Amino acid sequence: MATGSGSLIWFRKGLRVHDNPALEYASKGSEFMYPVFVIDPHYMESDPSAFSPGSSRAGVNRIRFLLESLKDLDSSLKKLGSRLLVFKGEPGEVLVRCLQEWKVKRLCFEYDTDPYYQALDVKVKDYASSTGVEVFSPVSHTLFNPAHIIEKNGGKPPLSYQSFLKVAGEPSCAKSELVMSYSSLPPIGDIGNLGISEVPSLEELGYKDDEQADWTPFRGGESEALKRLTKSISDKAWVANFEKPKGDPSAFLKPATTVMSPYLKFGCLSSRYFYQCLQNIYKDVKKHTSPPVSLLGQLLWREFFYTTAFGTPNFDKMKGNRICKQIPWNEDHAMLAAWRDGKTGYPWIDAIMVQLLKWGWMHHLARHCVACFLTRGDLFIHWEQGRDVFERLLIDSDWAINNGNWMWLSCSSFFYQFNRIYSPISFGKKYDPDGKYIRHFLPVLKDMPKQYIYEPWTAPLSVQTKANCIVGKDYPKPMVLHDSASKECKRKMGEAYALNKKMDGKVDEENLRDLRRKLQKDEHEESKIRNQRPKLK
DNA sequence: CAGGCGTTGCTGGA
DNA sequence: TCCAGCAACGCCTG
Repeated sequence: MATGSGSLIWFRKGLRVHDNPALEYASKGSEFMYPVFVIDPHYMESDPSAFSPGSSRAGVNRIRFLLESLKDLDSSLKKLGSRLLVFKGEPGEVLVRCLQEWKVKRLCFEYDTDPYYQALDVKVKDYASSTGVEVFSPVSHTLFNPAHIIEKNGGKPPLSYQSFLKVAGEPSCAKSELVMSYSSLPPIGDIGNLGISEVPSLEELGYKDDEQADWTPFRGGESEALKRLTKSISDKAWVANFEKPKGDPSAFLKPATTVMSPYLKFGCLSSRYFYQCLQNIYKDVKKHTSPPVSLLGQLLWREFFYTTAFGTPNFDKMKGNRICKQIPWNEDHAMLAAWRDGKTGYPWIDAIMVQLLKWGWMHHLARHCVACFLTRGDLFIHWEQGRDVFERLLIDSDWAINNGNWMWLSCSSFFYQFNRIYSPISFGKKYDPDGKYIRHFLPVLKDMPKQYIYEPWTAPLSVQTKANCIVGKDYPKPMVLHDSASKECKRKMGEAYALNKKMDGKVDEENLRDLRRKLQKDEHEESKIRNQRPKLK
């Protein structure tokens, strides 16, 4: 039986002191408070067999971002008379052991809609309740409770942004006061026989020095988040005029967006506090942009995807996903690897992928370009495989948002105009005609004259020689011809859509296999005709 | 069941 | 910088 007067606050996301209802409840009326973070070795420890430095699940950039966030949280807690207790192990088992060892009356942790936590939390909650421990698990990662919106919408999540806005209305934080700070927190209680540690370093998790050099410029933590937020919104005119689609995806020294996403992902920044800051600015200016394109609109897109993801079984898969078009994507590991490693031969695409590898972040529109290229635009490879690469490498990778956007970009759900394809040549050129972005992330092309920088294979050999970059040797030849590849993709998408329509959403594996066979046959016929053409002429 | 609409396409022209 | 023309999808609303 739980007889103690202590509380356990379990940090997972929500790595912050400000606006943290679980922390607030845990600290209230408790003699002792145990702030716990559990390091899951699968997620955190080095795995040398992975294709990029990192664990088996996450790239080293995100792991470092998380460690920095934990250090910052620990230091904030220490200033308030507490500290972070760090454990290593399977989180569910560790939590049960903590509950057994410490006689706490309350277990507090932020509610999480991700499937991983849904499964984990049930186990921990059940154990706690069965031993008489009060469980407090508030919704504070998002502005809305996704379950409430789904209920209001008749049991299914709204599938368009506009209908989402209508159902959602105003979030409760629009009118409520947030607890932003404390004068002190309860001290930690007796630890008993449990082995705790400080927040580990990357070295302590098995990472070598050479896996850490020249990586992301974004530092983790609540302090960093609040600093960044203050700086981002200090220019009220910039906030008021923010229009997402007009941002420059090639800006990297000073990104065109706020780069608050990794802080929102880990909960270093409260979305509700962000919301209130934006509303205060909108009140002060004469006119401002509106959702979906405004800064507030971006926060609401996050809510939109959290809600659709929570209310859609198998949201992260094509099969068994009610809202996902069934499309006969190709399996091609070599092509996937070339895309992943920034070796497609299209500098704009490759530079974006290198920025992802090095920084773990790139502009939203840059993500669109590479996602479109991999799936419906050029390579016709499954969105789930691109999703996996993003999920590993992005410092802001968020289960609901990442899956939602991959379905969006691959025209599998939410967005269906598959004739609109991003050009891997002209899209970047619009913003960055000199190719500064390409030169920075692909130094091999740094001396290529600007008229060839987006299509280096068109440069005369003398120019390539002078630029110290021979295409086919120093930099790859384009893996596909965009004009014919995109045309082919459009045709396949058209056929796949027709099949989905015909089957009224009940496409099975056999239907897909048949269509795949038909598409391959058509492609074969066409290439035969293409090959004959020179002879005819 | 038709018509309007949808955060972010492309090219080419003014 | 903005527009037409291109080709043309499904979802939502009335």
